[in-house]
Amino acid sequence: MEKKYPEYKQLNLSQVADEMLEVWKREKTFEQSIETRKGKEPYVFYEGPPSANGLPGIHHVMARTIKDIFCRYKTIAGFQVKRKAGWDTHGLPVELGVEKELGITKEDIGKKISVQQYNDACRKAVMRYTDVWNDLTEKMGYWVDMDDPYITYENKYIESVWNILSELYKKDFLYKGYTIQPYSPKAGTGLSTHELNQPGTYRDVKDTTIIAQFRVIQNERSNRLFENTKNEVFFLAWTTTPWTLPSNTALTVGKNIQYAEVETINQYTRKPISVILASDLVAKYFNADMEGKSASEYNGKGGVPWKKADEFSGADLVNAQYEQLLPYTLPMDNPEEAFRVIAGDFVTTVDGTGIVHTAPTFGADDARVAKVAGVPPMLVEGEGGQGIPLVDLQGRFIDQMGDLAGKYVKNEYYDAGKTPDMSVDVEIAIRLKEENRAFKVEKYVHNYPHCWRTDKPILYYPLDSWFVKTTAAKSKLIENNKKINWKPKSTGEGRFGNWLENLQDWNLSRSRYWGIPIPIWSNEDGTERIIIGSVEELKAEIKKAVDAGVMDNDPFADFEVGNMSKANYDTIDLHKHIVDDIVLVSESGQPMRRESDLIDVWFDSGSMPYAQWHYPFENKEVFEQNYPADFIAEGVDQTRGWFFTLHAIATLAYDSIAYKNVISNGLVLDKNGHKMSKRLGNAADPFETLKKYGADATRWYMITNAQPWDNLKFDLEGIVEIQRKFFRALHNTYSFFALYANVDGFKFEEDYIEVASRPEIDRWILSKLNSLVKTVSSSFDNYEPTQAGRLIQDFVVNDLSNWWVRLCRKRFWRGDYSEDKIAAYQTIYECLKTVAVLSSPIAPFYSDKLYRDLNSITANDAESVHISLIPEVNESLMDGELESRMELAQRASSLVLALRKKQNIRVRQPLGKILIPVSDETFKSKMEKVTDVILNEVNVKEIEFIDPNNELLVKQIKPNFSKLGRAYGKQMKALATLINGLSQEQIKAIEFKGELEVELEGQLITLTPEDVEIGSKDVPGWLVASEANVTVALDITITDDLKFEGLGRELVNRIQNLRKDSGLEVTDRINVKVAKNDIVQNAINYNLNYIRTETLSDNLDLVEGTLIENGVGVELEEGIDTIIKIEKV
RNA sequence: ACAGCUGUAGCUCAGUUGGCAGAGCGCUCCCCUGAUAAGGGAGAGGUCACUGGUUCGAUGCCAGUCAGCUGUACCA
Repeated sequence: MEKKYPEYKQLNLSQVADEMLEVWKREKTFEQSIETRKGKEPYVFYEGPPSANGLPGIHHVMARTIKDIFCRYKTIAGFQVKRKAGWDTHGLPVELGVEKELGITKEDIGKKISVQQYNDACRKAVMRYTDVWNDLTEKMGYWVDMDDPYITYENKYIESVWNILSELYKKDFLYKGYTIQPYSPKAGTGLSTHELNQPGTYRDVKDTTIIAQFRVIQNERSNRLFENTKNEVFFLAWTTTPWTLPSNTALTVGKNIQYAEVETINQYTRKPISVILASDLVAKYFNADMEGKSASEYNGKGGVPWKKADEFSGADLVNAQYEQLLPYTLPMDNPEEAFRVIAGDFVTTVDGTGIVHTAPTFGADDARVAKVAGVPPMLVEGEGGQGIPLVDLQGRFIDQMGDLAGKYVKNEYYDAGKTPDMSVDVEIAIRLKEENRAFKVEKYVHNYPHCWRTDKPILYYPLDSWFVKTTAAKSKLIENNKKINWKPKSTGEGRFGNWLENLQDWNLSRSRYWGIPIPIWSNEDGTERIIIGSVEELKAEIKKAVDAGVMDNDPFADFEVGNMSKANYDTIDLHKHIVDDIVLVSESGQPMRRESDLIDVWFDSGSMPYAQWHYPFENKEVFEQNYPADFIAEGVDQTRGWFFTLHAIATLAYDSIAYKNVISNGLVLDKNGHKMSKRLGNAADPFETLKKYGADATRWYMITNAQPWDNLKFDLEGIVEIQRKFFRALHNTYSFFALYANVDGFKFEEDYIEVASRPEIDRWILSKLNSLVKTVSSSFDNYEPTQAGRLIQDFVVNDLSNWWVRLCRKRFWRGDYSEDKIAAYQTIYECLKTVAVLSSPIAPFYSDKLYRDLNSITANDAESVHISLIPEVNESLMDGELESRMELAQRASSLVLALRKKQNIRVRQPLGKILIPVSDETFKSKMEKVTDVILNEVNVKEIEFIDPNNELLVKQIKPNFSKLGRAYGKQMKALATLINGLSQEQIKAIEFKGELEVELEGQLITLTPEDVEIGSKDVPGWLVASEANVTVALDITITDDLKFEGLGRELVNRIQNLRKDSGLEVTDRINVKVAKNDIVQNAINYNLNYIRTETLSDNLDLVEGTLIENGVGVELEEGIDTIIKIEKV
C-alpha cells in the first residue's frame, strides 16, 4: 500500500508527548542535537542546580521551560548547545529533613549520633527525590544531560571549590571577623535569614524599654552644648533591649537631623537636667501645657515642666563624648575611642529619640557604623586572650559583669520554674532610675524574632566568621554587571544593582555539619594558618604532620595524586567528619586544627562554572570553551542567591563575568494571584498537569500568557484555551492538508513552483510566513519568548487557519491535480513545516510530531525538528504592500458579510455587485489585486470601483490630529469642531480642489487634504458599511439567475450533508436522484456541471418524487422542498 | 520601613516617538455546516488605579498617592 500522511481522529497532546519521548529515546535525539552540531559555534548554558531533597513544583516547569526554549532555539539556529545537569546537595533543608526523620536536634549530633552517621544520612537523603526529578525533566521535555551531572557533594566538586577559596585567600579576599548574626542560645546555633523567615518566627512581645540619659562630658568637643544651659547635659537614647546597655560604646545620630536641647527635670529624681533629642520628637515626650512652667509646679502627673534651650544639627553633636552609662568593663581595644557620638545613615525620627544607643556586639547596624567610625566593640579579654562579648553563648552575662554575672539576659532562657521575678532588663531599669540615668521606662509591645525550633527569642550575637571581602571588589562588581544583559533590565539595574551598591562582605561561615568544610587549618591562637587548595596539597601537609608526629597516619593513604579516576576519588571523603580529624603542623611546629565552619551553600552553586568540570585539575580546555555562559535563567529569588554568587566568584577569583545573558523569571501564583503553597492546597501538581494537558500546552500557556519575568497567574482554564485555539487550529490545518494530500498523492515530488507564479493568496501567506520567521527569530534572539509564541500563535490561528485555509478549501477538493492545486499543497506544506520548526523550542513534542509526519512522505529533511535548522528568511518574498492589501480584502469581506447579515441574505446566495469607492489610484490598484479574494469570500459576482467624486457618495471627514495639532496648538479643539461640521460641498472642495478656506476664530486658514481624513459614509439607495478607510456598498437585488445559482449551491450543500451522513469518503463517487419540481428543475439545469463536480456525482437525475425509494426530504430554502437520494457508484 | 515589578473590558493580556483605546476568552442574539468538540457576523461591556503637573491634546511623559506581589530589613 502506498504511504500516506498519518491522519488522526483527534488530538491528544499528552499521548503525542509519550510517543515522542519513546522516539527520542530510541533515536537518541537529544544526543544527536548536540552531535550534529559538532564544530559549530558553542552556545553555553549553565544549569542552576536544584536540590533533589525536595519535590519539584509547577514553578520548576516554568523555570525549566525558559531554559529549555533558548537551548533548543540556539540549536536550530545552528549552535552547539551542551547542557550539563547539576544537583545542589548541601544546606540546611537537607539537615533539617534528616533531623526530623531521625527525631534528633542539632545538640544530639556528636552525642546520640556521630557526625559521620549524620552526614551519611544526609548524603542518602539528599538524592531522595532524584527519580521524581528525572521523571519530571523527561515528561516536561526539558533537555539536559542527566547522565553526567555535577553533584556538589562529590570530592572532585569540593576540591574545585577549595581551589577557588584558596585563590580568594591568596588574593586577600578572605578574612576572619566578628559579625552580628541571629543566634539562638538555647539551640546553640546561628540562624540563617532563611530560618528567620519561617512563618511564626516574628511575634509581638512586651519588653521593658528604657530611654537612658548619657551624661555629656564637657570639653572642647562639646562646649557648644553647654552655651545655653547651666544643667547637666544628657543625650537621650532609647532601647528595647536594656541588657545591651552595658555593651554600649557609642551613640549614633543622623547628620542632617535637627536636635533640640531641652531644660527639664528627671521625673524619677526631680533633678534638673538638660536633654538632647531630635527636634521632631520634642512634642512626643514633652507636654505642650508644661512648656515654660517651673520645677515646683510639677506634681508627678501631666508631664514634666520644660523649656527649649538650644538647637543643633546632628553634625554638631558628632564626636562629643559621654560618660559610660554602666561601667562594668571597658573595651579591650582602643577604649579611648569609645563613648562618643558618631553619625549613621540609618537613624530616623520615627521612634525613639533620634539618637541611637549603639552596642556593636549586639546589633548589625551598630557594628557597621562603629567600625566605620573607629569605635571599638565592647569585648573583654577571654581566657585565650581573644575578645569575648559580655554575654556568653548560653545567653548569660559573663563573670566580669559583677551583680549581673551568670544571669540570663532574657527570662525566657531560664529552665521552667527557675525564672527570677525580676528580669535583667528590669534590674537595669531600676538602677538607672536611681542613678538619675533613666529618662523614661515603659513597657512596649514590638515585633521580635524567635527561634523557630526552641520558641525562645533570638539574640543578635557576634560570631566568629569567615568572610569574602566582596566590598573590596565593589566597583569591579558593578562595572562587570554592566556587561550583563538582564531580562528584565530593571532587575539588573534595580534589584541587583542596588544590592551591589549596598554590598556587604559575604559571610561564608555556617556552623553546620553537612556541607563543604572551610579548608583552613590554624594553630591554637590563630597566628599561623594554612589554606588547602587541593587534595594534593592536603596530602603533602598530612605527610609533614605525620612526620612531625602530630598525626598518626594519613587517612587518604590510598589516594593517588594525579589520578583523576572516579575510583581514586572514591577512596577519600572531604566532608567534616573526616577532615576534622586531620591535624596539620605549622611552620613553627605547632598542631593546626581545621576552622570548624562549613561554607555557605551558595558558594557551592556559585562555583559550578569551574567545579562542574573539576577545573583546574581536569578539563581545562572544556572549561575555557564553556566560560562564561551565554545564558542562564532562574527565578527572581535567585537575584541575591545564585545570580550574585556566580557573579561574585567570577569577578573576585577570575576578574570576569560568569554569564552574558540572564533571565530572572517571576513567580507562579495560583489563579487568584496568591502564592502557591502545599499548606493552602492551591499548589498545582506538575505531573498531573502535564499528564492531563500535555507538556506542550502547559509550556505554551506559561510562555505566552505572561512575560517570563512577570508573575504568572496559573489557571488550568488557560491551558485548555491554548489547546483549543492554537494546537487544535494547527492540528486541524495539518489534518486538512493530510486528508487531501493523501487523496491526490501529493509528495512534494513536483518542481517547486516559483512563488511569483502562485496565486495572490499563496504569495500573501508566504510573505507572512517569511515575516514570521524573521520576527520570531529576532524575538528569541532578544530573549523575548512570549513575543515569539504570540507571533506564531497569531500566524497559525488568524492567517493560516482562519484565512488562508478558509479561502483555499475549494482548491483542494475540486478539480484535477493542477498546477494551482500543487501550488496550494506546496504552500501549506511549507507553512506547516516552518511553523513546526519555529514553535519547536516552546512545544517540543507536538512540533516534532508534526515535522516528522510531514516528512514521513517527502523525507527530504532532518530526522527531527530539533536537529533541523530554521529556514532562511527570503526577503524577496516579504511584501508589505501585499500584506496590507490583503488586510483591505479582509476588511472589505468582513463588511460585506456584515451587510448580508443585516438583510439576512445567506452567503450561499450569490449577489451581483458591490461598489467600492476608491479615493486614489494606489488604493484602487491594491483593491483590484485582491478583487478575486473578496468576491470568492463573499460570494458576489463583481466589484465596481467608483470615483470618489461620484455623486452617490456621502462624505465623512475627520481631522488629522497629529498634523493639525502641531500647527494650530491651542485652537485644535475649535478646529476639530469646525471640521466635523463641514458640509458635503466643503469636503468635496478639499478633496478635489485640494484646499478650502475656512474661518477659525476670526482667522482665515486653509485646509488641505493632508490635514484631514476623508471617507465615504453612505451611498443612498445602497446598503453601505465602512470601517477605517474602506467602504463597501452592496447591491442586494436577487435576479432569477442568481436565485437559481443560489439554489444550486443549497442543493450541493444538502447532497454533501447526505454524503457525510452516509459515511462516504471524500473521494467516493455517487449517483444522485432528485425529486422533480419546476423550481428545482431550473436550479439543476442551470448549475448541472457545477453540482456534479462539487458533489462528485457521475449521474444527476431528476425523477418523479414517487419513484425515489428511501429518499430524504430536504428544504432548500423556505417553501422549496424536494427529495434526494444518493448512492455510491 | 526600604527597593523592584505590576495596576487597561467580567477574566487573561496587547498597545501607544503623546492624536478620541484593542485581541482572545466569557456573556447575549444570529448565521454557517466536507476544518465540524470548528468557522463567521452583530451587540453589551472601559474615568486605561487615584491626584496634581507639563501639553492644543496624557492611558502613555513628570511628581505624588493608593493597592497587589516579590525581595531585603525589622534596628534603636
